[in-house]
Amino acid sequence: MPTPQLPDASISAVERETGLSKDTLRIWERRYGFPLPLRDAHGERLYPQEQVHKLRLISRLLDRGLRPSQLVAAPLETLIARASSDTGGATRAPEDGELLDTTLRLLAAYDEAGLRSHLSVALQRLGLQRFVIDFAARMNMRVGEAWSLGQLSISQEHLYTEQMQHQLRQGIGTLYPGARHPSVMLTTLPGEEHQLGLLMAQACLAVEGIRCVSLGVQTPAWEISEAAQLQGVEVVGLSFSEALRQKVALEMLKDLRARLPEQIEIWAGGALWARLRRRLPGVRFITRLDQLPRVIADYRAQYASWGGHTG
Amino acid sequence: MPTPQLPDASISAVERETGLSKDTLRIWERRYGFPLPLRDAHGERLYPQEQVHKLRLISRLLDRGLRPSQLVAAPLETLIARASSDTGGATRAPEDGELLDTTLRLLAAYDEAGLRSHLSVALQRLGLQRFVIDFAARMNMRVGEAWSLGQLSISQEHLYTEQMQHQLRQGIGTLYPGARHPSVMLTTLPGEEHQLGLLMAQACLAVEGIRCVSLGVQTPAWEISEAAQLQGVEVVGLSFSEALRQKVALEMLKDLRARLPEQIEIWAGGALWARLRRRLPGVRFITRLDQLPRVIADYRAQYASWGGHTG
DNA sequence: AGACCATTTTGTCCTAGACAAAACTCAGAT
DNA sequence: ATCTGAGTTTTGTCTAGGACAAAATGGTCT
Repeated sequence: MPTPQLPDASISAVERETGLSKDTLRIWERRYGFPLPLRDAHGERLYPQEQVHKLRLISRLLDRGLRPSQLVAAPLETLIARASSDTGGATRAPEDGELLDTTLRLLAAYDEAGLRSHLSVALQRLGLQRFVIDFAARMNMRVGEAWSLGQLSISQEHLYTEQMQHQLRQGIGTLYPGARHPSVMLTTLPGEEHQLGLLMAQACLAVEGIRCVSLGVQTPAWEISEAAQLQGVEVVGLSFSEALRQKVALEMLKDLRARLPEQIEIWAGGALWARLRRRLPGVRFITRLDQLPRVIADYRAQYASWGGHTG
Repeated sequence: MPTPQLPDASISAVERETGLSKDTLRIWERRYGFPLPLRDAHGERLYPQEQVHKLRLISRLLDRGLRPSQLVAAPLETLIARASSDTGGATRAPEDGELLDTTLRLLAAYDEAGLRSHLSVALQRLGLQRFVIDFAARMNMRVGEAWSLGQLSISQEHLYTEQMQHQLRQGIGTLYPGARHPSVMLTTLPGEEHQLGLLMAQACLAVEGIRCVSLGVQTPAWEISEAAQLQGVEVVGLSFSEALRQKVALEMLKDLRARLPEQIEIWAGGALWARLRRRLPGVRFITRLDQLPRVIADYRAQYASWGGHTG
């Protein structure tokens, strides 16, 4: 792929793209000698794309639990080796690899029409629930991986997101709206831009007969709290991709927990929680979507045993 | 509202809640003497909720165009006065249909089910084109206005966006995909997060028999250029809300124009261009969606020799 | 194994100075 | 009367290195 001349990035641009704070970027430079950005006429840092790319890779590996001292100073090849070795072991599921591979191939070819038809067929064949849990969830990981390894461009990832979003909304929209318990308000916290996780959750809830109030992405904690209480929902559902730092996310969750009355549950979903160490009291963590039916069943059982409203 | 006793907030918590950067918070303290947080045992800032609240108010007023020097040092009462006094200014003419008012009322009541059904009925009654041009476009303005006047909360605005997005995607999805000229790639530039404008444009193109490749929001210029050329599209369509500064937007457009081959047209749409001074050569500005059919007709007339259809 | 303490590691916070981009002001020109 | 451009103020972000607490690791002793 002929990458054109990309402009060097400012420190805030790098912060945005990698999720590493300015402070962190500066102190890595001081401590490990990487990244070592150029400087503009006024002494401000300018990061070449090459360094940004490596930082992105490091950031991803950090989320898997590796430590900076072993990553930041390491040469690029080592990182790539680590990245692919780690993923290769975990996600080997050859049986339905064909759907995934085809999608990736269409994406690589920018075949928008083919992609749309392919996804639509997959949705019809699998049904909404399996489409989300068996297909979309894995596909997201594949696409994210391919992107971080430079095999897919940003625009191709966008194309995928857009098409998948379309399919999911179609799927959700054609269901007759249910009204079963619990009533759920769905959104993401500030800094979490990914809509796809949200829509996938919404779909899983919909097939359980739950019609949830979705606020889209990036709703501040105090707004969530206020809206949830005004609406009188029973559960606040939040989606987290791996874009957010776990620590930051936990802090925001703690804050939200403090603002919400106890009887409103918080369900925190997303791949971010896969390697969670200490759970947070009063928050239910859902690392994979296929756990959702169980969580719902639990809630209903609890609700039924009370024989009334839990307030 | 019974806000429980929230602990004093750290500087990063305040950054999250108000959207004001740590640097900004510190320099306001230095320059204006507000906020003046407490300090913990180790000298780190601790902001009482009262100050956080005032900062939130200031942040809101800033978005309306007021300047920090007149806000940050001012006492709370002045701010509240300003916040409410500004609201009286722009009242709506009553000719704006009943549809708009009903929507706003449902939104204010957080009536998600009612809203969904209301929008769905409106879509069926008006048809996709009129739904977009006559209804959605005005509704967006009304909602934006109501929000900036403090009549709607962020979460209510999110609810609106989410529902409208759903309806638009439903509308687009049920159309049989056309393949008429020109072929269009649709996206927004970095910093422009609003999907709604994009979807409205997509809908308008769809009813003209154009199936466009949408990349969603925030695609960098170099990526747009690369993707457009690989795809071989004839037009790149970009949507701009008023969230972006016109100057920044123009710069990015100029950059994109330089990267794209001449024969690929750029159509720049959105309310941002209503007050445009100097147009940019090689870029077509579309201030309102109802101009789109005309622009398409022009394009087709110009390239009539190619015939109306492909495939 | 499990519990405890010491030692790295690591990110965030601190102060304070500098400067460019944006916003505003006002005189002069069309 | 409205636009234009130059000067001034305002404003946010960047810079630097120092400091420290929370987290992770390693080692020792039950």
